[in-house]
Amino acid sequence: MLMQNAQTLSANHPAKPLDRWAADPSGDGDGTFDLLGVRMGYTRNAEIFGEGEPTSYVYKVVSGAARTYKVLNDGRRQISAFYLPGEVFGLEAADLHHCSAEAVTRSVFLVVKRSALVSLADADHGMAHLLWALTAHELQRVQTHMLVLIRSAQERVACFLLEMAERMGVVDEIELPMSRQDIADYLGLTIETISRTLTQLESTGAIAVPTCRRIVLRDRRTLKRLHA
Amino acid sequence: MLMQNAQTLSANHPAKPLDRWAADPSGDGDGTFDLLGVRMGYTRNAEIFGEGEPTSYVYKVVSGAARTYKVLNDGRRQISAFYLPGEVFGLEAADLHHCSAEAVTRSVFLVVKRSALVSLADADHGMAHLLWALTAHELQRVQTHMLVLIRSAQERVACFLLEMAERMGVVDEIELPMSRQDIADYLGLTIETISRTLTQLESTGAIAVPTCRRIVLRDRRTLKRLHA
DNA sequence: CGAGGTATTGACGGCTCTCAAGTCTGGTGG
DNA sequence: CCACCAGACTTGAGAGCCGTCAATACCTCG
Repeated sequence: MLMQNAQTLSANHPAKPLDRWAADPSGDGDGTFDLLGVRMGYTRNAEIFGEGEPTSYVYKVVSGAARTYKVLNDGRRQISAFYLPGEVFGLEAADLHHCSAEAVTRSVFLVVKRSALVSLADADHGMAHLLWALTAHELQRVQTHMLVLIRSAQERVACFLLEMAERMGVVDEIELPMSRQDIADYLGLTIETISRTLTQLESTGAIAVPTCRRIVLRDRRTLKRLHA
Repeated sequence: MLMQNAQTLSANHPAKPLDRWAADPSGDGDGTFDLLGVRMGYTRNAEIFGEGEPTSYVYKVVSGAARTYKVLNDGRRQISAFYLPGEVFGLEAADLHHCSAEAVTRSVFLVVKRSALVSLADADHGMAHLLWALTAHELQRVQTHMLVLIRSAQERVACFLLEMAERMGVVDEIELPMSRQDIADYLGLTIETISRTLTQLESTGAIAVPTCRRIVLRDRRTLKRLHA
């Protein structure tokens, strides 16, 4: 199941960029998972796991980015979260995933067997608490995101840009890994509204958009005023 | 801190209804917490805990209902969740609450010391897994709720009614413990839109509204068609 | 019976979606 | 090196849904 969607690094990329990616430290806060898993490469938009599939693996972003999402019966997609280098996703207490996950761009993830973590947790309070804390942190993030979804388009986009800048650890210029459609599905808006809002923020001098994936935060004060 | 907002049952209610409430089995699925805590009564809109306060206690609804919420800087309130009899809230892995909680109506909650649960978890894998599972379940609920927030007003209200009916374990008639303002803040709408949408659903025969807190689900098929 | 909070209803405006056309960009092949 | 193409992004016009403001009705409690 996993192997259908993922390709090994060697099959996917020439050796040179692979080594560079694998060596990427990528903000490893807690290295708890690092010795337990293997690195795997994914192409853009590759499925990582699907809703309803067994929660056999836990993932940590080495490079690139991932998105988890749910789809409504009418086809609309709500992206629950983006995951950037160093962040963990796919961890659930239940046996089945209740979200789907895909690679946003060509990415490398550290893949860890969930059963290994659960076994460790039975012997080690620290690991048990870590699993709980990771899920709790996820809950907190989603609850904060709910607050964003009830606001105006301008506020949602401003919140998104500030969130990305903070999580990517940069001061004023961000390189977005995701498309306008991804942003729209994350913020509960349409791509047209995303585009128009970015143009609007640019015309007021709050940001600059040198290329469509590259955004400069010019006036953080204005953006923060739109933030919670 | 806790005692400021909560009143003991005897101080709050005459003895007769108190005893009845305390004896209420209230759909106790897992009675794990029941022997560890004490019952406490809360008046309508009483604060249970505030954002940023220590997570000293975990709560289980015996009767009544609770809401957890966050407030934006502009004063808007987003209700994260409602908790009905038998459900647990206030459990966090972190040391501080990141939500506030209030009693929706006059309620009785079972109050358990969080430290007792955490201590138990250190010795008992089952308890550790229960705490994790409760938080994971909460996460799942919030993620599902996010899907609701991106839909039309009619769909949001239909989802809300079906959710309440299911959780209250009733077939076709629900007694809402919360006001229109609560529903609005839960669904990201205004009270006027809630009111209009209910009227609209009533005029199409999907529901009936004998009193403003009492709603009869007449045509579940129509409501389900609006559901995810 | 009166009062205050809660809920409903109406009119209007604005924000965002929809549909459609146009523009840019990155990759491919001549 | 340039032309071309497909996909992504931007921009515009119009419509619809929901929020805002305001007035009215209802309901509970004193």
